[in-house]
Amino acid sequence: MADPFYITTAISYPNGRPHIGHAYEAIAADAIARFKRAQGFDVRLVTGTDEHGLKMVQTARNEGRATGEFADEMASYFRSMCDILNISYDAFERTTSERHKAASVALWEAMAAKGDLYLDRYEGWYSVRDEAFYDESELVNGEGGEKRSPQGTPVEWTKEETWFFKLSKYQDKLLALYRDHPEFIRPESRRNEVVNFVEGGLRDLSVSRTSFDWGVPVPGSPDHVMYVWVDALTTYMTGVGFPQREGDWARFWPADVHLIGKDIVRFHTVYWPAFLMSADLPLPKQVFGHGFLLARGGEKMSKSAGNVVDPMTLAERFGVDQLRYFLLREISFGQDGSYSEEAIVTRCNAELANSFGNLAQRSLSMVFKNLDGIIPASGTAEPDLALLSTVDDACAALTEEFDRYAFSVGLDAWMGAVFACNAYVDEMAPWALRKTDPARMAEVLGTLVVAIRRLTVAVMPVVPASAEKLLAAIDAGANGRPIAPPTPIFPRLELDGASE
RNA sequence: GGCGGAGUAGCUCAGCUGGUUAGAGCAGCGGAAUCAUAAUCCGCGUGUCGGGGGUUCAAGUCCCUCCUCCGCUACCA
Repeated sequence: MADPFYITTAISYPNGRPHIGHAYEAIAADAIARFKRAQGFDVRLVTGTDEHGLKMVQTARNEGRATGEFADEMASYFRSMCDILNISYDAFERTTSERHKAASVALWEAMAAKGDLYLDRYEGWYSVRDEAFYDESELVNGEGGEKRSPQGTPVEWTKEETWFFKLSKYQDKLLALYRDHPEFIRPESRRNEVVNFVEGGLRDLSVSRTSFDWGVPVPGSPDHVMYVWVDALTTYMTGVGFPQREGDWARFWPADVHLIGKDIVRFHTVYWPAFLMSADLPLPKQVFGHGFLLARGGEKMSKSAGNVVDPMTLAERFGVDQLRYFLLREISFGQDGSYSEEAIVTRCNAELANSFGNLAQRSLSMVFKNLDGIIPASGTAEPDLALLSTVDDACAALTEEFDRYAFSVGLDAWMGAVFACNAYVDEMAPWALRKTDPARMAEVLGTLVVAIRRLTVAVMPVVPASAEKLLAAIDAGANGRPIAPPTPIFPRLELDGASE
């Protein structure tokens, strides 16, 4: 039986429609999932929406909607985004589902059984307007010298009954985890931040709320709902069947990697492992915090700046595979990256259309026109073997780099082989051989088709639909059957000047 | 303030544990070819490797210091 591989995206908070960052993460996770499947792993990819918490209540209220109805609609956009982007998820979990609530309760009860939950009062500066507590250090002085929240709203010293989790108890165990499993947090720079944070001392965590009821009810405390992160993180287990301990959960848990944005690293590398330690459950093997996508010029994308990009629009305009390729190729995974329409057009035209797509097109066209569409055997001359060797090396490099999630580096190696193929075509000049040495021409074309096929298989995780189409076109020529007239696989993109 | 990143060709960036004349892609210039999506191939870069100092036979690559930008420094998610 194949080895299991379990990967998750972060569970998106759907108080707005999905933005390019959500798309980026889903695409990266999907590329990993497809890559691992190609390697023979039995893969589970889980994504979903984290629909509880105050923000959802507030946002729905602002729109005059019932929270549940609003959540249903927003969640549907996220699922639809995954479908459009060709994300091969095995489960789309919503935290509002009944079975997820059961999973959250099971985790809670396990932590309670361990004696790690206790009822106390949370005291702090509370802003009614913001419905949030603030730390003393965050407060600013108002005009009359009175204390105000960072947003300038009034605050008052408030006490709320809340359940606490004994996070402080796990400080040493967490530090031991980071020390003994340095690969638990990636990239390395994130790890340093977390270690630094934990070494600074951990306070117990307030894990229930009584100020609203949109959440998973705390067992035995009907006035309390769980702090959203408790139930949000639980989704990773719900996605493989928890609280059922047999079947998928036994097979796939612990997760091999949680792919998340760098902004929520702490929740995944401090709270989450602590919860699991408390519940005596296995810890995920790795948390990878990727970077953010910035607008051109390195600015953050935000609604107020008016530079928010709708991933659906991009996919529609440039193509799903083009968007996927651009994001994985252009950005060094783990670091922040910038996006612009010029960049996607330039990158996709240069590499997908001109270099790779055109390579396939020119090669298959010659097969179709000069050999009645019959794909010949590849050559065994020195340059032929050298080319295939270059291709194999590049594919091996891609595999190695993808294994460490260095997509841009892997694709760079892959492009190197594409360049080599085009150089080979020009050097061999099969169009000249057609007249002087048709047998040699056939060898050259046969070699090219083999090379192209291998390159296509290698990029499949990144551009699945296009690669599959190209592969089908080539494999139609199996068993001596003729291939159909080839059609360009990656059309050239136009930059629509009017819309910029 | 503390901790951690980053500052390399016009642009985007590679350069791992120090070692031949500092690299790639894009853009630009010149040439070749014409099978192909006017796509391809070949050739062309005297870059203060942020500034300064130091260690070393040898530093973009280690140490010190300074400058600039960024992230983290707990309970909105």
